[in-house]
Amino acid sequence: MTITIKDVAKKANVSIATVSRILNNKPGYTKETEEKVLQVIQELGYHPNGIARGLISKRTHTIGVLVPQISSMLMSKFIQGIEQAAHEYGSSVIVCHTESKGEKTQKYLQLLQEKQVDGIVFTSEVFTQDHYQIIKDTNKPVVLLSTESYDFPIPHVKVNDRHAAYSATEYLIEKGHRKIGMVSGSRSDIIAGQPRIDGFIMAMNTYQLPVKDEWIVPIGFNFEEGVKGFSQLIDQFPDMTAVVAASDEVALGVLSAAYNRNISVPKQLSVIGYDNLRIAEMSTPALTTVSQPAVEMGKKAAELVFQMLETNVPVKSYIFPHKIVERQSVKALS
Amino acid sequence: MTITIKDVAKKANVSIATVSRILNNKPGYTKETEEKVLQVIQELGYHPNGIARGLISKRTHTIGVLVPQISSMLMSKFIQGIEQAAHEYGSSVIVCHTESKGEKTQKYLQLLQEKQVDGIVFTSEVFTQDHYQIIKDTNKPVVLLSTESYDFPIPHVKVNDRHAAYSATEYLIEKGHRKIGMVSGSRSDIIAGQPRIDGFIMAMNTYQLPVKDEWIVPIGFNFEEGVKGFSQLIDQFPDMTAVVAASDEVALGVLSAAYNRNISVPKQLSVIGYDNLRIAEMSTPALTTVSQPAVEMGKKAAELVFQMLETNVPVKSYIFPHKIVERQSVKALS
DNA sequence: TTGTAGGCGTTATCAG
DNA sequence: CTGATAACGCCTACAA
Repeated sequence: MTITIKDVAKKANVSIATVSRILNNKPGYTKETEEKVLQVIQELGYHPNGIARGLISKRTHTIGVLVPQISSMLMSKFIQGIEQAAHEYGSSVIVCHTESKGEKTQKYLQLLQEKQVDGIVFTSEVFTQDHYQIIKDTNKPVVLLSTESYDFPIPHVKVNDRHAAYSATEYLIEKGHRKIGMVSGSRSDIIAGQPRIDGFIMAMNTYQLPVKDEWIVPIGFNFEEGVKGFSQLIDQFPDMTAVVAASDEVALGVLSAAYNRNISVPKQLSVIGYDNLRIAEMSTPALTTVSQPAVEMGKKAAELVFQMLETNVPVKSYIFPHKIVERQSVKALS
Repeated sequence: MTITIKDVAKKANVSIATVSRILNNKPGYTKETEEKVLQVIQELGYHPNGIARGLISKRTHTIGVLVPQISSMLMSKFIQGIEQAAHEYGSSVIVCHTESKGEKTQKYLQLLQEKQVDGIVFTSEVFTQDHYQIIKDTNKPVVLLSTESYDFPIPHVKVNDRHAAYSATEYLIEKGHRKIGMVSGSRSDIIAGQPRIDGFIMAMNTYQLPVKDEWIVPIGFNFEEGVKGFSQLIDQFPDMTAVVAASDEVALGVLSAAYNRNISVPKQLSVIGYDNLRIAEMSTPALTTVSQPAVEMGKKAAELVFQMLETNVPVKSYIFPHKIVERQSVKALS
């Protein structure tokens, strides 16, 4: 029922080879035949079949993206950047929701192979031996986004988490804060958990400020964990004047918990977030935070995939700069 | 270089037909040969080529989703639901960011056809004649999500916007409010703009409450527009005690603008949102809002696509119920 | 139970 | 400039 290149050829009284040439404007036909064929294509409403093309060209013009959490605002930004780059390179993106389940991730990597995607962007999770096993023999480019691998030679794009957390803490210190707590990701999270804690501690040490274990609550990255984490933190550290949150969501949780305890931000407590998501500008008070250029990062990651695809040589990893975005949730201490 | 069914066949000393049968467990082989083949598949690390399969089966196990705004939190929820359903049906989803550009939308519809997707979910934009033109001769299922078409026979899934806005307004009225304003989407937005305004007015009329044109500011759905809209509204309607916002983002804009004018919510002003996004629970004060079950809606939309695919008969549209979620941004008036 | 051969819609390589 | 024809990797009658 679908109309193919053959139908066009027949109706135009030419061979399918000629039609194909015209479609891909390879040299070898008269202006005259071209017009005839083009017209027939119009009349018939013919459209080339990408699948058939892919079978030969071995290019599907499709890349896959693996994200742990599709509706996280950080992920949406990554995806947006990736989609944008893909579009510029004439490709589409398949999104896969792994839910941080290793098993599901494996299945998806598998699936993407079978779907013959041209490349993969792997986001925000630790890249395991198992994963590597799947992608290594196929020569398709893979790029890590907001994560990195110490074991395998896979390029990544991210910000320097330790450094960024250091900057956030330093900012608070420069504003005159001395008693600073942290609500952070889990210590076992080797990508975004421990490194940010390290950055925090490092800054405190540099400025010869005390840090106690109970002043750091490693609990997670989302709102609810921010609420819970702050409650715990403030009980253990009542005279704290500022807190660095491991993500904007956590920071909002802190804001909310503080509000419910009648602690006024920023008057009595300063809060700094991490990510600079849209919610950071939308909160009251607006959130001071360390900005991670998520859209650009996503874009870059996809661009690296396409570069590897075209040049067929490994590319370098890319570290994006972070910066502090000042809004209203931090107050200078006199 | 890629290893194919042929390689497997050769190494296992069977024909490719047999390998194929085993791969698709069609009847017709011994336990014995099966084991042999399976083992060779293991050894060789063979994986079937989905593209080649698709060429024959005419099924790509891929659906396309068109969204106007990839990083909108509402869209992420839609996408999440769609991805979930797709996964359950053994399919993947390609996301296309149309930016509300008709032209880009056309190109994407085109592209999805060429990629031979099994179906399409079209989200939150008005579906035009031009769009219909592209998808009509191909028999691929299309479902509209959070939009609908009065001109073409395409199933949709959404909530009843007018009714939902009516409910939101009625809720405020029941809480004792009489002077109610609205920050809404544009009147020319026939899907989510005018209908919600209609619902608002209808509720006011039902309860014989006055409404003036200046008490409705039709401006848009995002945060910035909420900020701007509220400023305009409060100037025109200073003794207003409550506002219904056309979206949660707008509501947050209202909250923020009110905060900056030292208007305390909910003490001096009540605010009700629309959508029940994650930000609604994360704001301070937490937002009372009318809930739209976005994830389920996305899921349903995709399910309809798959149903049409399997049964090959048109399905019915689906209207989801909305409900008021009470939190802290509305106060009862004595 | 198994193998052979034709075809899915294109592109690419030859001759003509 | 143009047209057969062989791939691409797989599935599926039809034979054996």
